[in-house]
Amino acid sequence: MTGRRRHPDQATIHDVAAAAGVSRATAARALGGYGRVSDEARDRVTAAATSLGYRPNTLARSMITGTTHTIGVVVADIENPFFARAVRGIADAAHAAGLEVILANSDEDVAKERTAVGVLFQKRVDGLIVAPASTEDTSHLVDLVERGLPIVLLDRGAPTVRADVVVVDNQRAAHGAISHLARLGHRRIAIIAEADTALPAAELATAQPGPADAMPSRLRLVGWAAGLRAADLPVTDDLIRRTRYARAAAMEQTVAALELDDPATAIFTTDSTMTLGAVDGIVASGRRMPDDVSLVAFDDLEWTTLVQPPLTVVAQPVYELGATATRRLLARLAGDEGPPELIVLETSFILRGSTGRVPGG
Amino acid sequence: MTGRRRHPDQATIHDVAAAAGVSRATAARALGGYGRVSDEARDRVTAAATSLGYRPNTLARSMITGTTHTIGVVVADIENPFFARAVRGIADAAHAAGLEVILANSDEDVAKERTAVGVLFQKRVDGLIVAPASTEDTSHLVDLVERGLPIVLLDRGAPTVRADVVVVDNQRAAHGAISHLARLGHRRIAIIAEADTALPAAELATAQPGPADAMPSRLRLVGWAAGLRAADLPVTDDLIRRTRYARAAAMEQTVAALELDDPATAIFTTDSTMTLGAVDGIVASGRRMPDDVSLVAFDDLEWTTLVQPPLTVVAQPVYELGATATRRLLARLAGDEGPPELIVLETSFILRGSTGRVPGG
DNA sequence: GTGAAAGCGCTAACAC
DNA sequence: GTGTTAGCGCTTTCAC
Repeated sequence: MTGRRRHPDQATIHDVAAAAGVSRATAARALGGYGRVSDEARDRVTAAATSLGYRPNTLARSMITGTTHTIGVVVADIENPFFARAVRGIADAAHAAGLEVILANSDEDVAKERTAVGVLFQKRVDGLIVAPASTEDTSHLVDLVERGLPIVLLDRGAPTVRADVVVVDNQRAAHGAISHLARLGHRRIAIIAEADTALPAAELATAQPGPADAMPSRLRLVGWAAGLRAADLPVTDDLIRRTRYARAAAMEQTVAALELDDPATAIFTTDSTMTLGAVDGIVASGRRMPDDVSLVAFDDLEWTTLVQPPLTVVAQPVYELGATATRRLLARLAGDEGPPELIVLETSFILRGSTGRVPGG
Repeated sequence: MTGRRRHPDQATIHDVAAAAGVSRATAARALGGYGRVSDEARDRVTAAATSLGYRPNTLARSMITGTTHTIGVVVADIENPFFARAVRGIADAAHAAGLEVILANSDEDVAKERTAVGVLFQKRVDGLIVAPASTEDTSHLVDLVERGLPIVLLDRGAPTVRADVVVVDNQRAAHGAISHLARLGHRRIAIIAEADTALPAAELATAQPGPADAMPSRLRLVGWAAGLRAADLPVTDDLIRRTRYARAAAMEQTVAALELDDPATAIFTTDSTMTLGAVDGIVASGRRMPDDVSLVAFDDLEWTTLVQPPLTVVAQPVYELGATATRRLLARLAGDEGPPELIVLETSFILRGSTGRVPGG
């Protein structure tokens, strides 16, 4: 009586072996497809397994082989369309390789992330894909890497962690978007940016982070500033509209940008939640795109072509981000011992109806 | 030399016990917080565990306790906002109870679902939450239930499976939406419905499935027909616009509905992908909401308030659907042996700008 | 080709 | 209180 087992009366390899009249070792060999087994024994074993409804206990197998065929995935929020799609990319690539995916949300909270990766490690996952909540507070990740657990960082890098990183070049993508607006004659281009990662204009003048050195929202802000500078436009604090990570707050900041003494004629958003608020703000202010104000949005979600006019966007290869991270992890699991790789996927600029020449330009 | 272990040199409870100068049992007791251990021994053990960076191997623990503190979740597609939010509800409720979540996508394909639940079972998950791809082809689920694995069905029922079910009353919700349109004077209300689950008008006359007897899209179609009948409006095949599950196809069918000899004056969509296509179709046909055509959409996503006018919708408590399913599963894990429960959560009808009186009415 | 035996890391009786 | 012992279900030498 071993107590309350979850799976009672479950046939084990012992039962199969007995039914087939062979030893456990032979049964295991036949079922596992390794070693040498006579055809006759194999047939008897498989027949017995089928009739008993035998399902191997992968826990026991993992205890011995040391591999669970399971990876842990820690993202900020699976409800965020970006992460939902990235996770789909991860899951597809993982399943194709026979791996399962354990999912955890961090809500961009390092403490939650720390707990999650700890639990995942104790479950002996083969590897981890993490969108780190912080690029600096990463001791828990460093610890696991030192323990030999393969980790791939997704969407953001963390210079202190010796791990592969799969990102896009957020800075360059933002720069490109701003250049486009500048070419259309815009001189007052506001950015709707998360307060958490936003830097004041003065500090943006010199910042030159690499694509894996900071959070995406910050890199987009840096790229925005670089784009303005490249067009000889002033980078001023009144154009940096800091907001909570919330649609309503983004709307307020958009309205504020449009009502400056020297109003913004174009808006750049750093993510889809900000975009929702920006469109709200443009509508609320009675302005029309692209005649009164231009908008370039980061991330190409389905609804960006639903609003009128459809939105000009910076699109990321989100699914590929997840799939690529998984393939990198698979390579590590297969024994790749090379130095950490930084993989930067290409974004694309999709010109649609929300951008036009500066009013009166 | 046990071969290529994934977690080499990992301290075990044996190492901790040795370092603390106690037996493995005492170390386990101290660390596991069960049984009786002297304060002094406990201190020595915890100190040793910390200095060795000991992390229990939950695989080994699970082998004995028979519980993995892990649940499997099988949904159609994590990228679908509905499932993304439901999974967030599941994950939150699960983590709060100390359970991890293994995620799998079925793409509404029974074969994939069968494989997924099989793997999950072999991983010895404590329970399963499944949005079944079919309400009838469920032998793999029945098999697992008979093996004693607790399963909760999400979003759709399956009469053949003795499992708890958590759904909304899709039929009633659709009926209510149609009644609203009928009260506004609409007599020609088309439905944009997935071909897979759509029934011809003749069969809809008598269908009376319960809320867990069919797929949501079918139940919404049945509700649409019931709503028409209740308003003494004819249920005709030309109003049932069958489409692939794709935005572009939904757009075509919407345009077709608006260009009938006796055109539809109102459109009802059965899900957010259909809604995207319907709005596309309305825009493409040059009609305006609500003056030329009314639209009621199923599912309240963020962007439904972004389009102009904002959309009148049937909203489901998606997060709660997931959280409730998880709580039901937790109850089963805690020993609840009661008969299967059918839990029906309330939808809400949110009146916004896309619905108005019938043109010329 | 097959069986016996050892053991993965842990918990759970059972003695003492 | 603590240690000893016996496994959980499986894979893997090592003989034969």
